[in-house]
Amino acid sequence: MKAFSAETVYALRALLYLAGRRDGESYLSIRKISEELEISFHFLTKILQMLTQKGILTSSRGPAGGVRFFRAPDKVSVIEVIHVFEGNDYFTTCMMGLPGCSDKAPCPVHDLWKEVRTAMKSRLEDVTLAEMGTRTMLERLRLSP
Amino acid sequence: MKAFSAETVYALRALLYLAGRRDGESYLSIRKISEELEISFHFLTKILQMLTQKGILTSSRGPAGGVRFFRAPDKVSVIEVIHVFEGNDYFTTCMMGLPGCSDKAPCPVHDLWKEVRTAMKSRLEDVTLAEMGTRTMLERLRLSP
DNA sequence: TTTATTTGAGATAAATTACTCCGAAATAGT
DNA sequence: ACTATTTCGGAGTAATTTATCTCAAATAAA
Repeated sequence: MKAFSAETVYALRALLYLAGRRDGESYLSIRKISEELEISFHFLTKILQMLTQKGILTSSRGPAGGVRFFRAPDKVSVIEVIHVFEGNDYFTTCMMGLPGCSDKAPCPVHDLWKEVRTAMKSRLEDVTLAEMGTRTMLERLRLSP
Repeated sequence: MKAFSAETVYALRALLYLAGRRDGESYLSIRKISEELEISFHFLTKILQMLTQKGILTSSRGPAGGVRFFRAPDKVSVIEVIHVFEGNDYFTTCMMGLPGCSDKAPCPVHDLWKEVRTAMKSRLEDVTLAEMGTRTMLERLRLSP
């Protein structure tokens, strides 16, 4: 079950890593994050650039530069990150890809699929990066292979 | 939310179309199915060949040939079709793609994700192609754009 | 002011997925 | 036997996703 693209997954891993740090004020270099999480530096750079453009991170160039949260991580839900890379209609699309599939003109799995994605969305939309980040740190949950 | 590959989706649509027919005994040509569902003929051919190899369909060449169910459609669950094209570990893989992610060495979304995919699996494993096919026919649910 | 370091941005390449094409093999009907 | 039709099987192409490379722009520190 590959529900998310590599971009989304790498973004979440990087953000949870950032959110789990003690010092949230200072910039952390993308190089460092990429090494820590074993993600391609250049690819991760593109992804974090996107998060900067979307107002989730802010960045600084030059020595001692890097990225940090723009908004506090307790103001960013996991859902928001998903929407950045998967699009805003992620939790409303038809499983069969039929255009115009809706309650009025449903496909055979419409109701079932609606339940599944609604449950998933409601589970993801209240949990913030801060909550998940601190839990990740405290329980030493895995972020890399 | 693109949970399944094009192959899986096309397979399901074709199977539900077959399962919704009155006459389940006769062969139906792939050409006919592809036109009815507006799916590429050659691509659908490959997909239905796979279902034939996996013992879900059986086929006949030549004039009046085509495909039909090998096992009765009330003996085939939707889950089985998904496993053919997505692999058998579809409902057990880590959302973050971390190798070895498990209850013992969990990633940050392990528990949440486990719930989601387990709920999804249990919803899909009892529903058969027959049930869904007849419902599709009776309620005139959509199978094509 | 120079240098080393770091993100920004866009081109390019590799890998995967989606789709197409072609000829061979089978088979029903004439 | 011949012909038209249909699946089979494999190779080839296109599109998308994932990853890499290069250089410019910014900036902190010497």
